[in-house]
Amino acid sequence: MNKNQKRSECPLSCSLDMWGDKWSLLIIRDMMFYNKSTYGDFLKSEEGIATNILSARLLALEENEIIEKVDNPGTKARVFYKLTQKGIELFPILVEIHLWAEKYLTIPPNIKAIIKEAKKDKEGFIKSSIKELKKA
Amino acid sequence: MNKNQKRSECPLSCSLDMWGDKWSLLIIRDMMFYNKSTYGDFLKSEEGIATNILSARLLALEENEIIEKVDNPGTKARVFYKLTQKGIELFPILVEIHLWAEKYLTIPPNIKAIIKEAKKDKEGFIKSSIKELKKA
DNA sequence: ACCTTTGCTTGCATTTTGCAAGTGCAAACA
DNA sequence: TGTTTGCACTTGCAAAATGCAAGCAAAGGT
Repeated sequence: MNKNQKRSECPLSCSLDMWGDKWSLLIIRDMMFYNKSTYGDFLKSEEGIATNILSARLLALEENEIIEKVDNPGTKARVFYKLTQKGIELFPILVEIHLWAEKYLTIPPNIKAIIKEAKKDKEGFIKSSIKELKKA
Repeated sequence: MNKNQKRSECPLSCSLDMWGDKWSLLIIRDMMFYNKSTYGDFLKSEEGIATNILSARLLALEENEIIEKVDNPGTKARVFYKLTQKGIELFPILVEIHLWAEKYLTIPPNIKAIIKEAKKDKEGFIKSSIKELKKA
């Protein structure tokens, strides 16, 4: 993504300029649904992001204040990435994408279960999930 | 986008494989919000998509059954693109992106008005908008 | 002190995007 | 009935982003 050039004033276009590439939302997914927080965690995801792309995306997301980098010396993994409020509030978008996917794609059973839960009480599910994300 | 290789079974990842690039959602936006339907219409959008990219995206979206191509001989613009049901149902995702953007980006006044309307009664707004899209 | 893990960077090949120009065909015009 | 115009693309080439393999420094563990 081009860091500092937006294509137009359109909110959709600007949003895509920030996180509308092949990888950013997968990193955010990993943080939201799988509690991942380190460089190594993200690398392990089954899609297989390249190391240079990962570091470029983390930097861009940080610059756009969607995630923040937390230095944590004294721990094994000494760098943590966490979602900001701005990042956390992307959650409803990810939920809608999953709901769309559930209609038109074949979904692995474990994920299907979560989507079903989200469908039962969408607003409630989003609210409680966001609350959890804020705590962490 | 790579036409026929998905990176994983994850519904989010598969969705992004279909329409998660810099341009596809803008084309879909043009169809949903601005009633655009021809190659020339899409070209005129302020983001300035290149002709080869546009035709590649239209083809990919068609192959993924998000839009369909309608030949309309006898009219000046003889090729029309229209959203399928699958495409129309991306609408809630675009709405959520706009709601997120409204919180964190500066939005042009005309678009802000629409977002405000969507916020007042989200479910109702989505339902009636989808109904309209199906008619056309 | 040495080895391992973590979080990167670098170099280079491949793929995708961007831009300018050109093509083919149908409709509109003279 | 030419001819011109507009629309929907294609093509060629440059630039940027992505992908892959290797390397590397700093901290932690043993």
